[in-house]
Amino acid sequence: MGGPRFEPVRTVRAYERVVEQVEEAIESGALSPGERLPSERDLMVQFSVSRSTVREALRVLQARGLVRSRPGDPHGAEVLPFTPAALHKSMTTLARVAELSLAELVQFRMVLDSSASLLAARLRTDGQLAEMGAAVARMRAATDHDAFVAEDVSFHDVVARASGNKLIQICTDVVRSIVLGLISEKLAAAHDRQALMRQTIKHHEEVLAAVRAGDGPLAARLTRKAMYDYYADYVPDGERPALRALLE
Amino acid sequence: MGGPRFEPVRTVRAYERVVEQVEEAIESGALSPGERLPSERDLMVQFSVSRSTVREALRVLQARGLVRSRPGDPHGAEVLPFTPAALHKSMTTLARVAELSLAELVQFRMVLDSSASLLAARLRTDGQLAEMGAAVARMRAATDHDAFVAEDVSFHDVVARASGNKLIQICTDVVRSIVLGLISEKLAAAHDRQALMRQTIKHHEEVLAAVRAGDGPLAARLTRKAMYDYYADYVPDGERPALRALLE
DNA sequence: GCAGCCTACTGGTCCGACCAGTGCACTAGC
DNA sequence: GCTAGTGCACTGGTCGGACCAGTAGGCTGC
Repeated sequence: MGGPRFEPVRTVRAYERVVEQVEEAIESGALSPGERLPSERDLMVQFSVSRSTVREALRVLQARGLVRSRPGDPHGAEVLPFTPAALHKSMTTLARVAELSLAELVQFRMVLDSSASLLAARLRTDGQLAEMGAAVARMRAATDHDAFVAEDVSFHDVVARASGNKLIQICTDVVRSIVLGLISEKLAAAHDRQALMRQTIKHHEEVLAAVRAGDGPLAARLTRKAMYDYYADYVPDGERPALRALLE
Repeated sequence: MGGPRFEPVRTVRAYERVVEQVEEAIESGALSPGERLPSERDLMVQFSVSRSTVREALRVLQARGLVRSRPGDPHGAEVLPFTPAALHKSMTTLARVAELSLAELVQFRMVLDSSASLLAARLRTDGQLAEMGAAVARMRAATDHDAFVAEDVSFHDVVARASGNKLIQICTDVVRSIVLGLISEKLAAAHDRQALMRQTIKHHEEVLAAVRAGDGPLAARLTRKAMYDYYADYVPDGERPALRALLE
């Protein structure tokens, strides 16, 4: 005690410094979506590093979904508007590497979508209500299974939007596409598909009615129930109790 | 019609092919955490690409949190066990670029943590119950504010773990750290900190009692209430109704 | 048998080069 | 005068080679 406390020196790679600076410029708004970065050859002068270093930095920024570069483009890399693509990628990786079960994913959807319904029941605008009704109508009119699923998705999307919470909206979207990617083939091959579709439409109409009536808790409960009925068949028996724990 | 239908050729960069192959090997389990990739010079032979290309691919894999490389390490890049670091990074970026408000983040926490409490009330083991009790005890004994927050976090962490859902556990962790990062300085400067800490301990005791009693809905409601009381002061007036919509 | 050095190899960075693709300015034709 | 076509300057993608600092494990000398 008493002497100066030395901290371990963290060696920072050159490309990381480049990433940091560009990232900061984008996140702070100094660079807006649609704007262009200088060319790689310009950047190597500005940062006084080699082109390899610049390129490695750009690869990282690209992997994070912040920029995109096309060969031959004379304007340099383009700053992208935000998309949940990076979030989607890392969550998909998570699902595989952390060995997330279908039950866990469905359970997560039950939590998120029911919360979205709860909030939507209080906060939805009349226009969003009309959009939900239109989506259900298109579900009823859908002839093939793909179109039906697409309209199903669009219904849930409107509800998530109506919740007023962008994070809920994005996460429902990401998790939903992961779940659908896992079992889309099983869904398409489901026996008695007509009955399933009829039941799904009925569930959606009930949720819509609850949202229209402003009954959030009911809308949330119906959403959980609908999701359980829709996915339970694909979840192993032993993991279904965990899903039912959300139904009470 | 009638002629062969040609599809647009998607040009795939060489480094992307390398990323795909390594990623597949890791996610399929052919490469386990702790194992090493061949050296960059070996990889450039195996993939028959240049070292620059190999390095760009490794940068992407590193950005995704799948591997790590240290200069001078004679064993090559290391395959990492899964960490939510990449998810954390992309969600932090999301929070800044998509301009997520504190209210949205807190609302999301209310949704996730209350669901964790709900599930924990049914699925917790006795050991986890004891851990929760110990965390609350350490909160009561904490002398400085940092330690108090740390124990608070560990309580919520046990609850999330007890929910049995890894996705809930990871997301609560990620969102919590983002929220705390946003307002940690405000929390530390809060006036009447003693009263706040006492109230927080009381809230946690109530949640713990509900979890112990197996009353999921009560535990969930108490969790939402506790979180609202803790964070509402830092949320702008106009956005508080959206939070209260979850309290009913 | 052990402590300490040595070396072979690693990743990080730089340089220079070539290629295919792109957009723009310029030009030839109307 | 205006448009359609062409060439060019520059882009990003990839390659090869080079040098450096750092590491680990084998080797040497004690």
